[in-house]
Amino acid sequence: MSLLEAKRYEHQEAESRWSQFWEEQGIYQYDPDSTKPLFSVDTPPPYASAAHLHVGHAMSYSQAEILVRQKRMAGFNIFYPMGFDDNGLPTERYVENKYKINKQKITRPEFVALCMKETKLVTENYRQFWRMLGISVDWSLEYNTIGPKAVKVAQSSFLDLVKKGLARRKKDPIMWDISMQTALAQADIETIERNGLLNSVAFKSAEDEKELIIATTRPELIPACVALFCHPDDKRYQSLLGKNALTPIFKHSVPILADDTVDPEFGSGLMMVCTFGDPEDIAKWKKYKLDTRVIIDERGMANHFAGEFEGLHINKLREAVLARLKETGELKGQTQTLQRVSVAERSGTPVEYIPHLQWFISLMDHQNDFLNRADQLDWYPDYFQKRHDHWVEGLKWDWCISRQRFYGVPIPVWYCEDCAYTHFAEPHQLPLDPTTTGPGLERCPVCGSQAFRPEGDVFDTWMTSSLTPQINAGMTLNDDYTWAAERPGLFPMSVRVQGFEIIRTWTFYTLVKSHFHHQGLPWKDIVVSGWGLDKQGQKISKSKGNYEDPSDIVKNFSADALRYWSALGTLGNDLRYNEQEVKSGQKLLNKLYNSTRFLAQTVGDGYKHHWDNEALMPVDRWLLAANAKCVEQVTDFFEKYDYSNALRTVERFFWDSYCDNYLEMIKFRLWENPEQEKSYSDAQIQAGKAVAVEVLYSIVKLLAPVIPFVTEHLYQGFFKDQIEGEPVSIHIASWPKPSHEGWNQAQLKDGERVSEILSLIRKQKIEQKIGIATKVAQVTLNAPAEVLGACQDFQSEIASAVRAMELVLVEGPSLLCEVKGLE
RNA sequence: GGGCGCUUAGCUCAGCUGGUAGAGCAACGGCCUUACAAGCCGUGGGUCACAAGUUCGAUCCUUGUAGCGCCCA
Repeated sequence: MSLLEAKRYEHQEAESRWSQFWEEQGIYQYDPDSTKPLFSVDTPPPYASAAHLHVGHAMSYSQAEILVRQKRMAGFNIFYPMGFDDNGLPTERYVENKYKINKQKITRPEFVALCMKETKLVTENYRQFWRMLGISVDWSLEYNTIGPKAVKVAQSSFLDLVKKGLARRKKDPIMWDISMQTALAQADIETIERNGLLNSVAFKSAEDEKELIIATTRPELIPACVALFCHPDDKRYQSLLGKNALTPIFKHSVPILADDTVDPEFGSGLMMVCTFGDPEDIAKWKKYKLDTRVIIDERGMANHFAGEFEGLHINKLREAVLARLKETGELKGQTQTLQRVSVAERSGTPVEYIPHLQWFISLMDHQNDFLNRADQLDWYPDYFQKRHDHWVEGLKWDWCISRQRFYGVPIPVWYCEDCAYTHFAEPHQLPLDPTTTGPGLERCPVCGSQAFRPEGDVFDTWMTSSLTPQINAGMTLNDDYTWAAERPGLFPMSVRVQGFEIIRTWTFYTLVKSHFHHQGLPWKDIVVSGWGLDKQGQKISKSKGNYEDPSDIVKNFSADALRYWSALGTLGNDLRYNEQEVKSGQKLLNKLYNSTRFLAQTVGDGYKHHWDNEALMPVDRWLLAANAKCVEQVTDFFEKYDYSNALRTVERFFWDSYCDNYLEMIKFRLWENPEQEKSYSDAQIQAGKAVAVEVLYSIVKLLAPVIPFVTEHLYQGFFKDQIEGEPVSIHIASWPKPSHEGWNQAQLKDGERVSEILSLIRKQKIEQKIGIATKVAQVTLNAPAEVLGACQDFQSEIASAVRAMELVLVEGPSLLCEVKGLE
């Protein structure tokens, strides 16, 4: 009783009490020996760079967690880990920004130490956040992507792919970030729009000095020009095909060629191909085996090809070339144009294309396989499969997995200094860092050299995070290149939960890995959530400053209320933050608290959870029927991962049917004093109490996944003691089962009719300016026969609910009601 | 330019394998009633973005248009 003493639900005290209780009791622990069916969850390991936690994070993690809680109660053995993605570019970028440093001015060990330090701080921040929200992960399953286990899995994956011929090192023009000085993958790129200048520049025919005008937004690439192209049908340039042109300023000779990808409508119809301005250039360079004139280095500095401009940064180079073109009269015009520029997602720097020796995983020959895998997966909501498929169809590059960075998983490879031999680590040696561990070879097996050079690059962060199912299952590669699992049966996992913005990365790469390594899916289902937006519907971001601190919301309104708001969003859709909804959630908590408190006071402590079927009144049968229907609907919604409609359904049932109608109708029965004159038998009183408790307990359980704190509070304060053998926490209690025993559609219908009758009588009282709680002498109800029957069954309940001394029922053609006051 | 999603009451959102629309909040009116005034009872409020088509009938299906968001050129 002590938990229900306060007049209102005190969320702050309750939430800290129960989160501590859950940890002490270990109720979220995964049980490897359980006989229950397994439900395993692949949860997004957040980046250590996401230091600013806002309601969007609260929303997406809550939505996923609600589903897990329901499965736990539904009898599944839950495997629900949390990880942190703390290696790779996102962390490095975060540390660089925070400490205003760059790769050049710090040693590798110093930099890694800083990353480790920040990672610790940020992960601790997250842990507190999840605890505050009541996220029911098993913390003993925590992993991080820079930890030895994850490194071992990532390196195993690499060796396996090399063995299968799917990963290899090749020199190719790649996407390069000159600010972070590393290679990038297609998924690391985003497109921005900006205003730029389209410059008309005069080349000259090598033969007759005739001017050939081309339009370019990148005049700085003129020294890198290796050909001019026109469309094969373009009459203007037919005579020039196979001849040469001279570039402006630099005056080097380039061939004039034709290709049907050239748009004759764009500019003059002549196109400059450079090494390399964009993927189109690379394609033509490969197709026509063009000359190579790469003019910038990895830092973006111009080299000898730029002649007099050598040593300039690419941005200065553009200005200098334009200035010189003006001087020489070779700049023929400039127009404003809207440019679409590929930039590195992490740094915002425009991507440059530089030939470089990198490690790649083959994607381009396997697109159909990936599409088939995606089709075998169950997507919730289903339309997100299309996003994945479009990404796969639009792939242009193999996956570049090497990064010229410090803080990441090392590539377990050494190279012979004197020949082309590459030495790979053996699976049993993993995890290892080749820069601190030798290859264990006396001599190069090819040339006999004793000099080896370790690979200094690290893996792309997705190389590791694409393996979260394997990390969770504890999978490693045997020396015979078969996979072994520490937790057999865990792979494939039951469900992946994540946001839609990482479909092209996390979803896609994980599918790729699972397909290549295990020829199967990494999970059965994928559940994709939307974004939490600010009040105005804007994406929440640090720079806009439009975020609410979730801990303030939790302090003011409770974690349950914040989760309630999260659960109102439908799966996959964005959801605006709305404080009114949070307040509504808080009201629901209080209403639950009060109704439980009411029962605790009314039915007493020593109640035994039992009723005699014979003693059930029609009103009780109606409530049981309505409850069974509610349980069935809510359970169905959860089966479809539709927590939102599940919540709405229980809430309406609780508020309207249970509180406002049922409790109002049975109050007088519950209050009957056995010593006084009785209008109900003891068995009927007992039945009323039992049904009231049974159904509220069911409601509380149905709501437990959404609002875990208050439901635990009510469980501990009341429901647990009503039934023998209930478990230590509501969150491992059994999910309510729809029971059809003793009810039917007719009972449901009767209850609905009676609810309408109640409304009618209340309306009549208000029209006659009689207070809703004022006792009246008589209510006369005219009703058609089919309604009248229900009213007869509920006669005394209706009378007491509308505070009438007498309810007179008269058969009539239509519904009419007359109220006679006292005196 | 292509793809996906969205557009329903003042606000936030449900509803749709087709039968003339729902909730919460807000507004308005009433009630301190033996769980709860953070409550209860009631009232108003919508050409379901727009236009065509299919149909006996369209918020729902088809096509097109507009606006917003995201992804890809």
